[in-house]
Amino acid sequence: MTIIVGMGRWLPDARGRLAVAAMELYAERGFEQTTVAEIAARAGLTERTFFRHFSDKREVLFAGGDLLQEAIVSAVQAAPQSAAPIDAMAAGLDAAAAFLEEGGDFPRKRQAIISANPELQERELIKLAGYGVAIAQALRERGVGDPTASLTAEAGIAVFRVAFERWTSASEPAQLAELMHHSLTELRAVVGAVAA
Amino acid sequence: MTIIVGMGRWLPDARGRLAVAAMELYAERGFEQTTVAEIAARAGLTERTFFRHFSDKREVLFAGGDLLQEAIVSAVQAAPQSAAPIDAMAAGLDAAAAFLEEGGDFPRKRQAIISANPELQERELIKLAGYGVAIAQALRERGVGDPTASLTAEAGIAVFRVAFERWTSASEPAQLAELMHHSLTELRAVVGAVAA
DNA sequence: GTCTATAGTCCGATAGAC
DNA sequence: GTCTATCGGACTATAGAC
Repeated sequence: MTIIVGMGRWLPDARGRLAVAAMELYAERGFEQTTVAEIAARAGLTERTFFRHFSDKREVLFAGGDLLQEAIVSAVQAAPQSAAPIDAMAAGLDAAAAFLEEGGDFPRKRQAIISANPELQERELIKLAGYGVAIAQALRERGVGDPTASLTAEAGIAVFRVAFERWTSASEPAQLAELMHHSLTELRAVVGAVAA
Repeated sequence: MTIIVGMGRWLPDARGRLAVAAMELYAERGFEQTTVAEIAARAGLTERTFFRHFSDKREVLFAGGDLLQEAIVSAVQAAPQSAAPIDAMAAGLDAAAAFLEEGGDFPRKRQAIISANPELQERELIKLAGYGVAIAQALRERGVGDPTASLTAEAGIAVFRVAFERWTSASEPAQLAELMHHSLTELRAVVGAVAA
């Protein structure tokens, strides 16, 4: 579990206990059917404490999401200056794949909960939109102009979405990095890309 | 379109009055700072009636959004069978541009309200994601396989997002259709600008 | 840690239109 | 009588205020 990995895995603090309790309850009975009071009770804490750690009921599932964004943006920034925007973006996608594949079962379990609830999907989408903004900014800092930066970032997010969806819904475990590469290759084919 | 046969007990078009009142109040004082009770009061109705017409406080801004999706999907379906997936998608984008440009000031005013509030942005994003799903389905019905259908749809949405953002934030009125074409051309250049 | 405003749901009542 | 649109009030949970 990503959340626990970031905190040390033997004695979870209040925040970690709340996150674990929430994941369990959301998986057991669904997001809507779980109250904050129940999560707090399972973690041996009060409702008030939950809201001190997480701004709302959904945030507990997304709290570690900044790490993925950081991984992607860092990879984009670290790409050789000679790399074309799409290549820097591809490096970011590789970093995303590596990050998610390190998470074991957690990303898939988390996604199953999110897929089962529209409110959570909304949060997921705005998180991805935020990645797009951050990636576009990183590209601009590399000297890429607009709208190229925005479009590269949006295209990258599209590739990510399609690959990630296939990864989480696959019955047999697939390599996310490979799915990303296939997805990007397929994007080139569909838009009828012309060499610049 | 409601046909009024005679003088009813109530003023006509409760739904329309609620929508107008909501738009005004959201623009005047912001979405968060507006209560459903205030919207209902301005429309001469009660809170309860608001929720009969709109499932939640945000929905009042998005009811009617199905028309845009229909316009896009219809155009994708109507594209000649010989058209490549990306060309069918481009026809859908043209239809979207035509639809939105017919709306006068409304789409821009609506977008200004949405841009000012994260909750509304979430709803906007899930609406766009829904367009993507519907477009991908329309492409599959044309015989396009997966993941090509999904990728074409996602790429189309990316083009739409970038063009629409430029359209709404432009100080001088621009042609949305042109921005869409420019955006798609740019996407081609971006993903093709690499030796694969 | 307590208090409160607001969103959103549920059940029922009521007043017309057909 | 049936259908539809409104209103009334009580209720829960979230989330923020004090």
